[in-house]
Formats: sequence, C-alpha cells, structure tokens
Amino acid sequence: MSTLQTLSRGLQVLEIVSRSSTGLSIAEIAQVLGVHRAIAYRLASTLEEHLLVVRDDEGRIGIGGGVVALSERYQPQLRAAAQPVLRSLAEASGGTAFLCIAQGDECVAIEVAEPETPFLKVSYRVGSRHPVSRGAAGLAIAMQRAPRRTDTEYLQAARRDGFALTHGQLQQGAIGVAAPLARTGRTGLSAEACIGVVALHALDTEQAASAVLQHRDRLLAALS
Amino acid sequence: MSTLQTLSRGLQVLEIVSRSSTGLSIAEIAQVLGVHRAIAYRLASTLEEHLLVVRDDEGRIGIGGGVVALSERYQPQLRAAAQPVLRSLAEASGGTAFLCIAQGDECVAIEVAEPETPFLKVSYRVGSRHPVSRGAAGLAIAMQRAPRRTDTEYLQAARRDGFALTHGQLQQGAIGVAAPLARTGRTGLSAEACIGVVALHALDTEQAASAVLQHRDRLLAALS
DNA sequence: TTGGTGAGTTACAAATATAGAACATAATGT
DNA sequence: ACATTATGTTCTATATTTGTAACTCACCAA
Repeated sequence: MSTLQTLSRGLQVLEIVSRSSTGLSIAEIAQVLGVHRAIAYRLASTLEEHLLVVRDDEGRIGIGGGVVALSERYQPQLRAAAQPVLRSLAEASGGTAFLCIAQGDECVAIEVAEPETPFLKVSYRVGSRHPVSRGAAGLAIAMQRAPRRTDTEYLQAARRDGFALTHGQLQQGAIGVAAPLARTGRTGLSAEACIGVVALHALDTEQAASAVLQHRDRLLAALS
Repeated sequence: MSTLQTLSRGLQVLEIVSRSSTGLSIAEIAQVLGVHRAIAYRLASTLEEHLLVVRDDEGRIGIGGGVVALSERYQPQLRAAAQPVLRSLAEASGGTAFLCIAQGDECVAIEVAEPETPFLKVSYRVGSRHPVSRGAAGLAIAMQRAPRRTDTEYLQAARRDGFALTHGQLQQGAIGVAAPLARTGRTGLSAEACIGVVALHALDTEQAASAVLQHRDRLLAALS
C-alpha cells in the first residue's frame, strides 16, 4: 500500500495549521515538517487554492472555511436528526450527550450536546477519537459486532444489558453510558453508530441508561 | 505561485468523494480525475491514512470522520457563541439565521439555524459560498471595507442603514437581511463576519432588521 | 549609509510520482 | 467450463517534485 509524499505532507500541513489558533508562518510550517521553505510555500499555495487554508495580511496561514463545507457533507441526515435528540438527552441526563460513529477500530464523536447547566465539563468534543475497545461509546459499537473470545467482561455485560456502562476508561472519574444505533432496516445508516452520555461522577446511571435507550429509539424513529 | 499536482489531485479526490453520498470506487475516482487507476489507489490510500476518507467492505471510498475534527477547529469560540444566538434569531424572525465569514472575495456560511416551524425552506446551508458582492451576507461584509467607486447603490444603502437588505440576489424570491460583526476591540474575531436571516417572501423586513441588529449586539456581547 | 534579517521567488541536479502496460486474482455471466 | 469484467499490484520510461543555493525586495537597527 504505497502512499504519496506530497499529498501526505499537504495533509500534515492542514492538520498542523488546524491545531494552531493564531496561524503559522511559512517558516514555522517548514520547520515543523522539516522541509525547505520553498516546499512549504508550494504546499500552502495548493491548500489555499482549495480554500482549506487562508493567509492573513501578515502572511500567517490559518485553517480555511473549506473544511466546514467538507464536514457538512459527512453524514448530514444522521447528524441533523441527532442534534435535537442529543440536546434533549443532555437535559434529561444532566451529562454531555454524544453521537459516535465507528471508523474501523476507532470511534469518532461527530455530534455533542452539553446540558444547559453544565456541572463539571467532561472533555468530550466533536472529533474526539478513541479505540472501540475503550469507553462506553466504543463498547456500544463493539457490542454490535460478532462476539470474540477476547471480549472483556464489560463488553459481555453490555451485550446482556443492551447498553454499555463504563467508569473512567477514557478520563479519570468519568462515567459513560451508551447504546448502539442498530443498522437494521432502512435507517440510512451506512456505518455503525451509537449515542450516549458522559459525566463526571454525578450521574444516576440507572436513570441515564433509561434516558439513553429512550433517546436512541427516538433517534431511530426520526431516521426511518 | 506554483502549486503541486499531487496535493491538488488528492484534495480534488476529497472534494469529489465528499459530494457523493454512496461513495466512489477507485475506478470511478480515476475516471473523474482522468488519471490511471494506480494513481487513484495511491491518492486514496494516502487520504485514508489521514482518516479523511474511509473504504467500506465493498471497497468504495467515502468521506471520513477526520473532516469533522478539522472543521471543529475552525473558529470554535465564535461558532459556539453564535449557535444559541442564531437559534433565537431564527425564532424571532421566522427565517433561516446564519453566521458568515469572509474569505477573500467570498463569503462562507459557517453556522445556520432554521426556525422550529419552517415555512418554505431556503437552501442556505453551512458551507454555502458566494461572492461578497452579492447577497445580504456579502453586502454586510463588503460594507465593512473601504468604500470604492464601483460600489453599488445597495452597498451604499447598507452603509447608511447599518445593515444590508437584498431581494433575490442569491435565490429567486429570497429576501435577506444581514449586519456586520465589527471587529473592534478584543472580540477575538480574526476575520470579517456577519450574521443575518434569509426567508422566502414572507419576511417583515423592518422587524427582521431590528431582530438582526439586536442579535448581532447580543453575539458581540457574548464574545467580549 | 551600511549591514542584517526575513519573506518571497527562481534555477537546477537529484529524488519522487506518473502514465501506461503487463500481470494475477476474484467475481460475474453464459 | 469459459469468456468477461473489475480489482489490486508490479514494472518501466517520462514528468513532477524536492532540496539546495542564489537572488530580489522590504524592513529595521546601528
């Protein structure tokens, strides 16, 4: 599986630039990549042409509006349907509600809703990524897959209960509850997904679990 | 200003793939780009490595979760602050509320809110892009810039009134009202931006204008 | 003025990438 | 079974791209 140096570097630039809030100069980009300035110019110009980065008046490179257009095309129906459901779930449970999608062996948060009265903020944001083997969201994805001998007892418990419950697997003191969005029928789900909530300590797990399941069903209904 | 073929093609693949809801095969990508299959493989592999595309079990290439993470890093504070304001503006005016950012001579919608009871849906979505010379959002951006001799009477009217009002410049029968988010002081605004509403016909322009201005001030207050 | 620094561009040998073909392997249809 | 088609990989010449150095231009300080 061969890959392309030029493209890979360009995407690296995009990644680096996106992580900087103030923007980077060409010289800084060149340094981070370990390439000559002339190359950084060509990379940046090409990205700019595609509207993925912008140069400000001082010449600093920042992330561009093009990325918003791209991301809007990622699972738009699912995300639109999920947004109100997640808001309601966040209110009902008092935790941070999320929608996750599996991506091979990783799990990505693609929509998040905070409750109106945030307690202690959990750092679970859109774009967060973790292995399917960890965290409530990961388990909720894994439980939809064929059982294996290597399955943990957490995972077996999730299959039995119909939802995943974890403590502190992704963040110290965080409690997570998640339920899979089964892709049966014509829900238009092209990938494995789940919804759930996370909170720091103060979460009534029983109530949260029932809220998650109820909102999961509401979301599935909205998609059918 | 030289650009790189490999990177440009890779970004083109990303664009093409993102526009397809079902995903594309390698052969299709190769055909659209007019390149050999072997090249499409390397492009797709590289994009996949960076999580920007995914291959499903049938080998079709779809847009990946990585784009969500990228876009989340685009103006996060501004967008977070704007979201509730836009929802409120949509309700108050009955139209589709938006937040736009200037990108050179173009204007990109980066956050949109529909009213709860959508009338006739205006096709103004996140990622929509149009020249600053057209549409209410464009005028609201342009009115912040230095006056020129080529300015239209619409633009001069906008400067006089403090907000932009247009009829059918972007879509047949659409009415738009927008006001600039001045970047004075420490609002953290790194770019020219504006907020506003669009609707099809049924918009009380006077009431909409006052709602837009009021919500603009609310957003500026939230940012300071 | 002079000298220094950084940004942006250009020129060219050396390292990558491309286009095209060739080849194997599945999957599909007859 | 056989041909047909699509996928994935490998192999070469050409064509891009890279790394390097050199050059211009603007800006700042001595």
